[in-house]
Amino acid sequence: MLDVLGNLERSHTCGELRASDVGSQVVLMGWVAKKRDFGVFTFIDLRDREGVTQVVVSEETAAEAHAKAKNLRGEFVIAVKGEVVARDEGAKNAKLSTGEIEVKVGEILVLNDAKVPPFQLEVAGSENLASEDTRLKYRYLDLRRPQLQQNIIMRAKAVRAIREYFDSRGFIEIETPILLKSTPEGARDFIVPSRIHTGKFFALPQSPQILKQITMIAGLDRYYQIARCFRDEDLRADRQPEFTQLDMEMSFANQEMAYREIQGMFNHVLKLIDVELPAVWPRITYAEAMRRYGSDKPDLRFEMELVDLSDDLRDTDFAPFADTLSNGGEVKCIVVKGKADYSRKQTDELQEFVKRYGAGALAFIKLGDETSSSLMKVLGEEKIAQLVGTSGAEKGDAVLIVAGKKSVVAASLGALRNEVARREDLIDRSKYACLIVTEFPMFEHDEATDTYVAAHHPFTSPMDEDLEKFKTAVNDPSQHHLLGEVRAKAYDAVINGYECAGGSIRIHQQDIQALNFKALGLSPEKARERFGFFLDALEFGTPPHGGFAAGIERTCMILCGTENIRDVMAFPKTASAQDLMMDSPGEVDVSQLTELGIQVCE
RNA sequence: GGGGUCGUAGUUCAGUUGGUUAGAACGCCAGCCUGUCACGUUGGAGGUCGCGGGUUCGAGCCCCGUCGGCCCCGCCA
Repeated sequence: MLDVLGNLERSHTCGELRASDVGSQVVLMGWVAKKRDFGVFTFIDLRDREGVTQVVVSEETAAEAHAKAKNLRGEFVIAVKGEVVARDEGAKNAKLSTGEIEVKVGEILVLNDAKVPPFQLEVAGSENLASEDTRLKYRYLDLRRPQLQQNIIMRAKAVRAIREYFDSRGFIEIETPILLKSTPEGARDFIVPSRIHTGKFFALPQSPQILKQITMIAGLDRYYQIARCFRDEDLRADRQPEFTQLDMEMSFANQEMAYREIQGMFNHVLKLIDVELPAVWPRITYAEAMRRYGSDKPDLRFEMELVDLSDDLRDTDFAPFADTLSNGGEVKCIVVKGKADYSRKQTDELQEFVKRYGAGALAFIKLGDETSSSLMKVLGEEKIAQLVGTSGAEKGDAVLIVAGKKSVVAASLGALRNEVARREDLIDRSKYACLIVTEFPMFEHDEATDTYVAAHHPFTSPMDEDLEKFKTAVNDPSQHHLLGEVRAKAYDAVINGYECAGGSIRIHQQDIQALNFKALGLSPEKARERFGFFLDALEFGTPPHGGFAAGIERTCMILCGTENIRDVMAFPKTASAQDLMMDSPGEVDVSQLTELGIQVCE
């Protein structure tokens, strides 16, 4: 039999009461987290968003409430009226913020009962949680876990801090439409059929890129938005089909101004976890990042830089190295401190790891009591010693070597660097290493089609220094390959190896925009068809402008110290892009499809 | 699209070389207990070994297929 709430209001939350409240009459409401029954009295851990308070019900002083307490089960919703009493010295619980006190209950109202949860919210050992699919199906129960609640609260604080920052800097929050027009470049669009215009479709924004640029053309000067974005691509531990980004754009901007806002925003947000980032972040060019770390988003919480061994190996006739070097490839290594004792099994595992990135093999040199190497037979002791010297490795270290195309060496050793750091626990979790990566390439070469595609997006401005090269490459077909050397006014912000933000200074001149479309192999007709409205807008006095977008989830992952994006979203989807709680996506009525003029074929 | 890994009680897991009645912990149910907070204690219930097929005298275990979770590569202007 349930009780009614009536006019009763709670006086405190379950995380609020302290020793100073002893003697007060209070009303608490929450969920039964735990019950410990001692016959003549019963302890209940009462939980709400703010914490847990122990309440005690005694048969002697509150017979009716005690009888009710007998029938309480986990996750029942109750209200208790009672007095705050101090706990005896030995009975205090240092693990609870409310552990100095307990509430001596006079009356209990059972506001609702609950089925036995399909999994335990709190498990001893805490990492023995139920499997993720079970928890996702019952997301509302999983969200009752204090850890997840803290993450969701932290996310709200982060978004508030972002708004504080941009409001204080004269930016205007502007909402852009969710129903847009599909542009076939880039990620796959989520498509929304139009009933009124049968056979036509909206697309959900992958980002509000063009619209925010148009707010600059409109003279709004400084824009920001907490923007939901949608990309119909496969998921990852840090990627969901819908996600949120802080999107910002400003007029009359150069790179320095953009860096200032990136730094200012993140520095303000990281204060939420008492982390002080430098006022001016370290900077590195894309080329240098790739050379030293094999990644455009290096984790700088640890060293282990890549070392180039190519020059030492130009005189070798060992085919895997000789062929690689004569074909423009390279041989590089990382040095793992103190890991000369890597076993065959471990180096095999690491070799399997780098093969995923296209590496043919992983060679090693182990500087144990004796030097051993997978290359000893083919290169000889002298050459091995030379490589060790170049690598900077010392006795006790392991040298891990990959040869191949530059892109493969970077990808595999860059990933291996992270993997080894993770395995060997080289990462100081209390550190926050931030970085701005500059001078991204303007284009990426697509080997399959021998074409160049925009590395960032087609409105990114080339660097002034590379403008002549850009013009030459576009206008002289024989110089087309120079496109690969053109750098863009594009930049990323990286914290702890996560790409947290990315942006660029945009093209505001029509002639350069036209050149860029030509470089991308987009005819004027095609460009007009896809971006006509935007090209029109560019002709009406576009100010120089630029900006960036920051991933809210990735930022929150750093704030919350988690490596899983689902930990910072209230209602995430699985790796196969389904929502297990509502079982979406789902089928729709035939009548709905008919109305839209849509037929599903096999 | 490809690869790896996992799937056994409500949950987390163990399960030997293919061999009797598939186990443990937590949770759940019933009782006892005056200070617990991972309460203790006594007893109890609870299984389509993801699903389908095959091999075998016999399959949780071997083989094939399939579904699902997680991770990775491709993909993500």
